[in-house]
Amino acid sequence: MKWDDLAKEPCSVARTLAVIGDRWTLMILRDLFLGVRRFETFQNRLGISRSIVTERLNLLVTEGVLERRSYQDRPLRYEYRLTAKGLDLHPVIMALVDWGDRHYGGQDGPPILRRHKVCGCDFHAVQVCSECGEPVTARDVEARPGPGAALRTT
Amino acid sequence: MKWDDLAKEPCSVARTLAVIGDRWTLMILRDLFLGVRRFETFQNRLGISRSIVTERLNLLVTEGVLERRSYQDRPLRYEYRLTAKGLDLHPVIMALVDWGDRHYGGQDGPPILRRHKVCGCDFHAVQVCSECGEPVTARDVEARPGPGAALRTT
DNA sequence: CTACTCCGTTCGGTTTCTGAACTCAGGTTC
DNA sequence: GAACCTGAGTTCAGAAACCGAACGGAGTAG
Repeated sequence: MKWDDLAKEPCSVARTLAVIGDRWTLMILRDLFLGVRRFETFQNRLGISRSIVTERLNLLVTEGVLERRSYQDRPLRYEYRLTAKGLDLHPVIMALVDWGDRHYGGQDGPPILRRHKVCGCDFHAVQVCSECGEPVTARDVEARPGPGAALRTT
Repeated sequence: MKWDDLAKEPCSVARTLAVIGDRWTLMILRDLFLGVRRFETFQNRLGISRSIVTERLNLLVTEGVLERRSYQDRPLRYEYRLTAKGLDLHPVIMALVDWGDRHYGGQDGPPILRRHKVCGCDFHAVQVCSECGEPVTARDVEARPGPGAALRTT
């Protein structure tokens, strides 16, 4: 399978990864959630090729994850902001953070603390069932083909 | 920045991606959570180069995400199973599923349904605060350097 | 007039990935 | 007992992706 074919797979993981599963795209999203908005800043923070930054940002814009809007004229400059669809990716980033904190945190503790403004506490993300509200672990889940499945149960 | 340098970054997203952030590794993990365990099955389902399957599985084993164990002698054959550390990645996959279901599900609905064995309902994953139990969205979170941070607040 | 900033594009060389064939060890068919 | 199959890889030439570095354009600062 080629990378481009992922989008056509009858699997939500594959379709998601077709958009954000690139090596650097998730790092760009991390920065976006930390408030970074400008081309130059992405490039400096990540230290990757400018052409890659261009390409990734463009893809995210065409997929509707980001919005490119000008923040000044003369000279015309653009910034990249998460759309509502982009903000929906927050749980993905938080899940990555959580695993990193847990397994690669070192003895000093996590490199970044996150405070939940609603309750005011430092927190980590927990995944719960939308129906009963209880925590979900891998063993609690049973998968089966759904209405959008193709013939092959991929 | 090179890909290999990610592991040294004082950022849990970067450290996590250094292990699982590869193009195909997350697809392999998807299959693992669906119960796939054998080399041949990964290769057939993904249709990618066998050398890549080898390389990715080996990395996951050395990182302690997978365990390689023989399931028969004569001829000796191995299977790959998620360790406890690997099972901890479940929220990452579920977060990807959730975004895919929501934004690329099509009109038919999700390609795969997941039932929560604890309550018996079809569900989707919701992220809540570990302290107050309320749902967490991007806007509710305030990040600041933590104890494990280096000087540069990356 | 020169230097600087921001947001890109272009290009040559290097790294990575692909597809297909090959290996190896034992099993099955006839 | 020869021919073929299976599972788990390894090898390698060619294609694709990625990198660093340079360049461009449009304005600003001194």
